Amino acid sequence: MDTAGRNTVSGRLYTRTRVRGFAPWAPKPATLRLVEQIRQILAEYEAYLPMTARQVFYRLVGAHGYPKDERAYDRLTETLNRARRARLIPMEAIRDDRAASMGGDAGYAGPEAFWESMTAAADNYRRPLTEGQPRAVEMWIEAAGMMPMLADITKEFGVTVYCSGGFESVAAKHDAAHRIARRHVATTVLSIGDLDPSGLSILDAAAADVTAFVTELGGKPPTVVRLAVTPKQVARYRLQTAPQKRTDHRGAHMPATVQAEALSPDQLTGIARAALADVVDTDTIAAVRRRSELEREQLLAALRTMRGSGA
DNA sequence: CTCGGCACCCTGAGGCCTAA
DNA sequence: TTAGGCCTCAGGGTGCCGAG
Repeated sequence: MDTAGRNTVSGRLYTRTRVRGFAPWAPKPATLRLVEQIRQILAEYEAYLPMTARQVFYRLVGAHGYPKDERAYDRLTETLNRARRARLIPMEAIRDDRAASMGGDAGYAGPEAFWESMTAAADNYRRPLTEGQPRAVEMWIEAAGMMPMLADITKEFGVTVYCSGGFESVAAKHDAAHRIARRHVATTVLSIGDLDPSGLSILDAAAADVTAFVTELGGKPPTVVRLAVTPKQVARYRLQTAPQKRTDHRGAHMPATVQAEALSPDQLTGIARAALADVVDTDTIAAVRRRSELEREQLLAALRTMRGSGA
Protein backbone atom coordinates (compact mmCIF):
# COMPACT_ATOMS: atom_id res chain seq x y z
CA MET A 1 0.00 0.00 0.00
CA ASP A 2 2.52 2.59 0.95
CA THR A 3 5.61 1.76 -1.04
CA ALA A 4 5.51 5.39 -2.15
CA GLY A 5 3.56 6.87 0.70
CA ARG A 6 6.12 7.94 3.27
CA ASN A 7 7.24 11.51 3.30
CA THR A 8 10.24 11.46 5.60
CA VAL A 9 11.15 15.10 5.01
CA SER A 10 8.11 16.52 6.71
CA GLY A 11 7.72 13.54 8.98
CA ARG A 12 4.15 13.12 7.79
CA LEU A 13 2.90 9.71 6.92
CA TYR A 14 0.45 9.49 4.05
CA THR A 15 -1.60 6.36 3.87
CA ARG A 16 -2.56 7.14 0.29
CA THR A 17 -0.74 9.52 -1.91
CA ARG A 18 0.49 10.01 -5.45
CA VAL A 19 3.28 7.92 -6.84
CA ARG A 20 6.82 9.28 -6.49
CA GLY A 21 9.55 9.15 -9.08
CA PHE A 22 9.15 6.94 -12.11
CA ALA A 23 6.31 4.51 -11.60
CA PRO A 24 4.61 1.73 -13.55
CA TRP A 25 1.15 2.55 -14.81
CA ALA A 26 -1.64 0.49 -16.32
CA PRO A 27 -4.05 3.01 -17.84
CA LYS A 28 -7.50 2.02 -19.03
CA PRO A 29 -8.20 1.87 -22.78
CA ALA A 30 -9.80 5.34 -22.94
CA THR A 31 -6.84 6.91 -21.15
CA LEU A 32 -4.43 5.00 -23.35
CA ARG A 33 -6.16 6.49 -26.38
CA LEU A 34 -5.60 9.95 -24.89
CA VAL A 35 -1.92 9.11 -24.39
CA GLU A 36 -1.79 8.03 -28.04
CA GLN A 37 -3.27 11.36 -29.16
CA ILE A 38 -0.76 13.22 -27.00
CA ARG A 39 2.06 11.28 -28.61
CA GLN A 40 0.72 12.21 -32.03
CA ILE A 41 0.75 15.87 -31.04
CA LEU A 42 4.27 15.62 -29.65
CA ALA A 43 5.40 14.00 -32.90
CA GLU A 44 3.77 16.82 -34.84
CA TYR A 45 5.55 19.40 -32.69
CA GLU A 46 8.81 17.47 -32.61
CA ALA A 47 10.88 20.37 -33.90
CA TYR A 48 9.49 22.72 -31.26
CA LEU A 49 9.60 20.62 -28.10
CA PRO A 50 9.24 20.98 -25.21
CA MET A 51 5.66 22.21 -25.08
CA THR A 52 3.51 23.15 -22.09
CA ALA A 53 0.56 21.12 -20.85
CA ARG A 54 -1.66 24.03 -21.81
CA GLN A 55 -0.33 23.91 -25.35
CA VAL A 56 -1.00 20.17 -25.62
CA PHE A 57 -4.49 20.84 -24.27
CA TYR A 58 -5.34 23.45 -26.87
CA ARG A 59 -3.95 21.32 -29.65
CA LEU A 60 -6.14 18.44 -28.43
CA VAL A 61 -9.11 20.79 -28.40
CA GLY A 62 -8.25 22.37 -31.73
CA ALA A 63 -7.39 19.28 -33.71
CA HIS A 64 -8.82 16.26 -31.90
CA GLY A 65 -12.17 17.49 -30.62
CA TYR A 66 -11.11 17.17 -26.97
CA PRO A 67 -13.56 18.88 -24.59
CA LYS A 68 -12.47 22.36 -23.61
CA ASP A 69 -13.31 22.63 -19.94
CA GLU A 70 -11.31 22.69 -16.76
CA ARG A 71 -12.17 19.11 -15.85
CA ALA A 72 -10.86 17.89 -19.18
CA TYR A 73 -7.73 19.95 -18.61
CA ASP A 74 -7.26 18.44 -15.15
CA ARG A 75 -7.66 14.98 -16.64
CA LEU A 76 -5.00 15.82 -19.21
CA THR A 77 -2.46 17.08 -16.69
CA GLU A 78 -2.99 13.96 -14.57
CA THR A 79 -2.52 11.77 -17.62
CA LEU A 80 0.59 13.67 -18.71
CA ASN A 81 1.96 13.27 -15.22
CA ARG A 82 1.42 9.53 -15.00
CA ALA A 83 2.45 8.90 -18.59
CA ARG A 84 5.75 10.68 -18.03
CA ARG A 85 6.35 8.86 -14.76
CA ALA A 86 5.65 5.62 -16.63
CA ARG A 87 8.05 6.72 -19.40
CA LEU A 88 5.31 6.51 -22.01
CA ILE A 89 6.08 10.16 -22.80
CA PRO A 90 9.58 11.64 -22.47
CA MET A 91 9.96 13.86 -19.40
CA GLU A 92 11.71 16.50 -21.55
CA ALA A 93 8.77 16.77 -23.94
CA ILE A 94 6.72 18.82 -21.49
CA ARG A 95 7.85 22.13 -20.12
CA ASP A 96 6.94 24.00 -16.96
CA ASP A 97 7.99 27.62 -17.10
CA ARG A 98 7.53 28.25 -13.43
CA ALA A 99 10.66 26.45 -12.28
CA ALA A 100 13.36 29.05 -11.85
CA SER A 101 16.73 29.36 -10.18
CA MET A 102 18.79 32.26 -8.95
CA GLY A 103 22.05 32.81 -7.21
CA GLY A 104 24.86 30.28 -7.30
CA ASP A 105 28.37 31.03 -8.39
CA ALA A 106 30.01 30.25 -11.72
CA GLY A 107 33.58 31.54 -11.81
CA TYR A 108 36.44 30.12 -13.91
CA ALA A 109 38.41 26.94 -13.33
CA GLY A 110 41.60 28.89 -14.05
CA PRO A 111 43.11 31.24 -16.70
CA GLU A 112 42.75 28.60 -19.40
CA ALA A 113 39.00 28.36 -18.75
CA PHE A 114 38.82 32.15 -18.91
CA TRP A 115 40.40 32.20 -22.36
CA GLU A 116 38.08 29.42 -23.47
CA SER A 117 35.16 31.51 -22.35
CA MET A 118 36.48 34.61 -24.14
CA THR A 119 36.95 32.59 -27.31
CA ALA A 120 33.40 31.28 -27.03
CA ALA A 121 32.16 34.85 -26.57
CA ALA A 122 34.07 36.05 -29.63
CA ASP A 123 32.80 33.08 -31.56
CA ASN A 124 29.26 34.23 -30.82
CA TYR A 125 30.03 37.83 -31.77
CA ARG A 126 27.53 39.53 -33.99
CA ARG A 127 25.92 42.88 -34.50
CA PRO A 128 22.24 43.19 -33.60
CA LEU A 129 20.09 42.29 -36.58
CA THR A 130 17.97 45.33 -35.83
CA GLU A 131 20.84 47.54 -37.00
CA GLY A 132 19.86 49.86 -39.83
CA GLN A 133 16.23 48.70 -39.91
CA PRO A 134 13.78 51.44 -40.90
CA ARG A 135 11.38 50.27 -38.19
CA ALA A 136 11.41 48.14 -35.06
CA VAL A 137 9.34 44.97 -34.94
CA GLU A 138 8.04 43.07 -31.91
CA MET A 139 5.86 40.02 -31.67
CA TRP A 140 3.26 39.77 -28.91
CA ILE A 141 1.74 36.39 -28.20
CA GLU A 142 -0.99 35.45 -25.79
CA ALA A 143 0.22 32.11 -24.46
CA ALA A 144 3.76 31.44 -23.30
CA GLY A 145 3.56 27.96 -24.74
CA MET A 146 4.06 29.18 -28.31
CA MET A 147 7.08 31.23 -27.35
CA PRO A 148 9.99 28.88 -28.21
CA MET A 149 8.41 27.84 -31.49
CA LEU A 150 7.92 31.42 -32.66
CA ALA A 151 11.18 32.72 -31.20
CA ASP A 152 12.94 30.19 -33.41
CA ILE A 153 11.55 32.03 -36.42
CA THR A 154 11.76 35.60 -35.16
CA LYS A 155 15.40 35.39 -34.12
CA GLU A 156 16.35 35.03 -37.79
CA PHE A 157 14.86 38.50 -38.21
CA GLY A 158 16.24 40.03 -35.03
CA VAL A 159 12.73 40.23 -33.61
CA THR A 160 11.86 39.56 -29.95
CA VAL A 161 8.74 37.69 -28.86
CA TYR A 162 6.88 38.99 -25.82
CA CYS A 163 4.25 37.02 -24.00
CA SER A 164 1.20 39.17 -23.43
CA GLY A 165 0.09 36.78 -20.72
CA GLY A 166 2.65 38.57 -18.63
CA PHE A 167 1.52 41.74 -20.31
CA GLU A 168 -1.55 42.24 -18.28
CA SER A 169 0.25 43.88 -15.40
CA VAL A 170 0.67 47.62 -15.44
CA ALA A 171 4.40 47.23 -14.90
CA ALA A 172 4.83 45.05 -17.99
CA LYS A 173 2.81 47.40 -20.17
CA HIS A 174 4.77 50.35 -18.91
CA ASP A 175 8.02 48.49 -19.63
CA ALA A 176 6.83 47.84 -23.18
CA ALA A 177 5.90 51.49 -23.60
CA HIS A 178 9.28 52.58 -22.31
CA ARG A 179 11.05 50.24 -24.74
CA ILE A 180 8.97 51.51 -27.65
CA ALA A 181 9.24 55.19 -26.70
CA ARG A 182 13.04 54.96 -26.44
CA ARG A 183 13.40 53.93 -30.10
CA HIS A 184 14.13 56.51 -32.71
CA VAL A 185 12.25 54.44 -35.30
CA ALA A 186 8.56 53.53 -35.29
CA THR A 187 7.50 50.15 -33.92
CA THR A 188 5.28 47.54 -35.53
CA VAL A 189 3.75 44.94 -33.22
CA LEU A 190 2.69 41.62 -34.72
CA SER A 191 0.19 39.96 -32.40
CA ILE A 192 -0.83 36.33 -32.20
CA GLY A 193 -3.62 35.07 -30.00
CA ASP A 194 -6.93 33.27 -29.78
CA LEU A 195 -9.81 34.49 -31.89
CA ASP A 196 -12.26 35.02 -29.07
CA PRO A 197 -13.72 38.03 -27.27
CA SER A 198 -11.32 37.67 -24.35
CA GLY A 199 -8.27 37.37 -26.59
CA LEU A 200 -9.26 40.39 -28.63
CA SER A 201 -10.19 42.51 -25.65
CA ILE A 202 -6.94 41.63 -23.88
CA LEU A 203 -4.99 42.73 -26.98
CA ASP A 204 -7.07 45.88 -27.39
CA ALA A 205 -6.61 46.77 -23.74
CA ALA A 206 -2.85 46.14 -23.88
CA ALA A 207 -2.44 48.09 -27.14
CA ALA A 208 -4.45 51.05 -25.86
CA ASP A 209 -2.61 51.10 -22.55
CA VAL A 210 0.85 50.86 -24.11
CA THR A 211 -0.05 53.52 -26.69
CA ALA A 212 -1.24 55.85 -23.96
CA PHE A 213 2.01 55.39 -22.02
CA VAL A 214 4.14 55.81 -25.16
CA THR A 215 2.39 59.04 -26.05
CA GLU A 216 2.88 60.28 -22.51
CA LEU A 217 6.59 59.40 -22.73
CA GLY A 218 6.90 61.33 -25.98
CA GLY A 219 7.54 58.32 -28.24
CA LYS A 220 6.03 57.11 -31.48
CA PRO A 221 2.86 55.07 -30.86
CA PRO A 222 3.18 51.47 -32.12
CA THR A 223 1.26 50.03 -35.05
CA VAL A 224 -0.40 46.87 -33.77
CA VAL A 225 -1.21 44.25 -36.40
CA ARG A 226 -3.34 41.19 -35.73
CA LEU A 227 -1.34 38.37 -37.31
CA ALA A 228 -3.32 35.36 -36.11
CA VAL A 229 -5.89 33.99 -35.57
CA THR A 230 -8.00 35.89 -38.12
CA PRO A 231 -11.40 34.91 -39.54
CA LYS A 232 -9.69 34.55 -42.95
CA GLN A 233 -7.31 31.94 -41.55
CA VAL A 234 -10.22 30.06 -39.98
CA ALA A 235 -11.79 29.72 -43.42
CA ARG A 236 -8.57 29.06 -45.28
CA TYR A 237 -7.26 26.33 -42.97
CA ARG A 238 -10.73 25.05 -41.97
CA LEU A 239 -9.87 25.50 -38.28
CA GLN A 240 -11.86 23.86 -35.48
CA THR A 241 -14.16 26.37 -33.87
CA ALA A 242 -15.99 26.31 -30.57
CA PRO A 243 -19.11 28.28 -29.69
CA GLN A 244 -18.50 31.24 -27.42
CA LYS A 245 -19.32 30.65 -23.79
CA ARG A 246 -22.63 32.26 -23.06
CA THR A 247 -21.26 33.57 -19.83
CA ASP A 248 -18.34 35.35 -21.50
CA HIS A 249 -19.49 38.93 -21.61
CA ARG A 250 -16.26 40.52 -22.75
CA GLY A 251 -16.45 42.44 -25.98
CA ALA A 252 -18.79 41.76 -28.86
CA HIS A 253 -20.46 38.40 -29.25
CA MET A 254 -18.84 35.92 -31.61
CA PRO A 255 -20.57 32.89 -33.10
CA ALA A 256 -17.35 30.86 -33.20
CA THR A 257 -14.09 31.09 -31.30
CA VAL A 258 -10.74 29.59 -32.28
CA GLN A 259 -7.69 28.81 -30.16
CA ALA A 260 -4.33 29.84 -31.60
CA GLU A 261 -3.25 26.23 -31.13
CA ALA A 262 -5.87 25.15 -33.65
CA LEU A 263 -3.27 26.26 -36.20
CA SER A 264 -0.69 23.53 -36.73
CA PRO A 265 2.94 24.40 -35.94
CA ASP A 266 3.69 24.56 -39.66
CA GLN A 267 0.79 26.90 -40.34
CA LEU A 268 1.66 29.14 -37.41
CA THR A 269 5.36 29.41 -38.17
CA GLY A 270 4.56 29.87 -41.86
CA ILE A 271 2.28 32.80 -41.08
CA ALA A 272 4.92 34.32 -38.77
CA ARG A 273 7.75 33.91 -41.27
CA ALA A 274 5.77 35.45 -44.13
CA ALA A 275 4.76 38.46 -42.03
CA LEU A 276 8.30 39.02 -40.75
CA ALA A 277 9.81 38.79 -44.24
CA ASP A 278 7.27 41.40 -45.26
CA VAL A 279 7.88 43.94 -42.50
CA VAL A 280 11.63 43.47 -41.96
CA ASP A 281 14.25 44.73 -44.44
CA THR A 282 15.99 41.43 -45.25
CA ASP A 283 18.69 43.00 -47.46
CA THR A 284 19.87 45.06 -44.51
CA ILE A 285 19.89 41.95 -42.34
CA ALA A 286 22.08 40.16 -44.88
CA ALA A 287 24.50 43.11 -44.90
CA VAL A 288 24.66 43.15 -41.09
CA ARG A 289 25.38 39.42 -41.10
CA ARG A 290 28.28 39.85 -43.55
CA ARG A 291 29.78 42.66 -41.51
CA SER A 292 29.40 40.68 -38.28
CA GLU A 293 31.21 37.74 -39.79
CA LEU A 294 34.21 39.89 -40.77
CA GLU A 295 34.42 41.44 -37.33
CA ARG A 296 34.05 38.07 -35.65
CA GLU A 297 37.05 36.73 -37.58
CA GLN A 298 39.08 39.77 -36.54
CA LEU A 299 38.16 39.31 -32.88
CA LEU A 300 39.04 35.61 -32.90
CA ALA A 301 42.40 36.38 -34.54
CA ALA A 302 43.14 39.05 -31.94
CA LEU A 303 42.31 36.62 -29.12
CA ARG A 304 44.60 33.96 -30.57
CA THR A 305 47.45 36.49 -30.58
CA MET A 306 46.81 37.54 -26.98
CA ARG A 307 46.61 33.96 -25.84
CA GLY A 308 49.79 32.99 -27.69
CA SER A 309 51.73 35.83 -26.05
CA GLY A 310 50.56 34.65 -22.62
CA ALA A 311 48.82 37.94 -21.88
C1' DC B 1 -18.67 54.78 -9.11
C1' DT B 2 -17.59 50.52 -6.71
C1' DC B 3 -17.65 45.83 -6.27
C1' DG B 4 -18.96 40.97 -6.97
C1' DG B 5 -18.85 37.46 -10.16
C1' DC B 6 -17.35 35.37 -14.14
C1' DA B 7 -14.06 34.91 -17.74
C1' DC B 8 -8.98 34.27 -18.96
C1' DC B 9 -3.51 32.37 -18.18
C1' DC B 10 -0.63 28.69 -15.56
C1' DT B 11 0.34 24.32 -12.67
C1' DG B 12 0.28 20.96 -8.96
C1' DA B 13 -1.48 18.12 -4.97
C1' DG B 14 -4.62 15.24 -1.91
C1' DG B 15 -8.90 12.80 -1.07
C1' DC B 16 -13.26 10.55 -2.07
C1' DC B 17 -15.74 7.50 -4.68
C1' DT B 18 -17.02 4.49 -8.44
C1' DA B 19 -16.60 1.52 -12.40
C1' DA B 20 -14.00 -2.03 -14.53
C1' DT C 1 -8.30 -3.99 -5.90
C1' DT C 2 -7.10 -0.18 -8.47
C1' DA C 3 -7.25 3.43 -12.07
C1' DG C 4 -8.96 7.52 -12.78
C1' DG C 5 -12.93 10.98 -12.78
C1' DC C 6 -14.25 14.70 -10.10
C1' DC C 7 -13.86 18.03 -6.47
C1' DT C 8 -11.32 21.24 -3.77
C1' DC C 9 -7.45 23.87 -2.45
C1' DA C 10 -3.18 26.75 -3.16
C1' DG C 11 -1.11 30.86 -5.46
C1' DG C 12 -0.22 35.15 -8.66
C1' DG C 13 -2.09 37.90 -12.18
C1' DT C 14 -6.06 40.88 -15.42
C1' DG C 15 -10.52 42.62 -17.93
C1' DC C 16 -15.39 43.41 -18.45
C1' DC C 17 -20.27 43.47 -17.33
C1' DG C 18 -24.08 44.39 -14.59
C1' DA C 19 -26.04 45.23 -10.10
C1' DG C 20 -26.34 48.07 -6.18
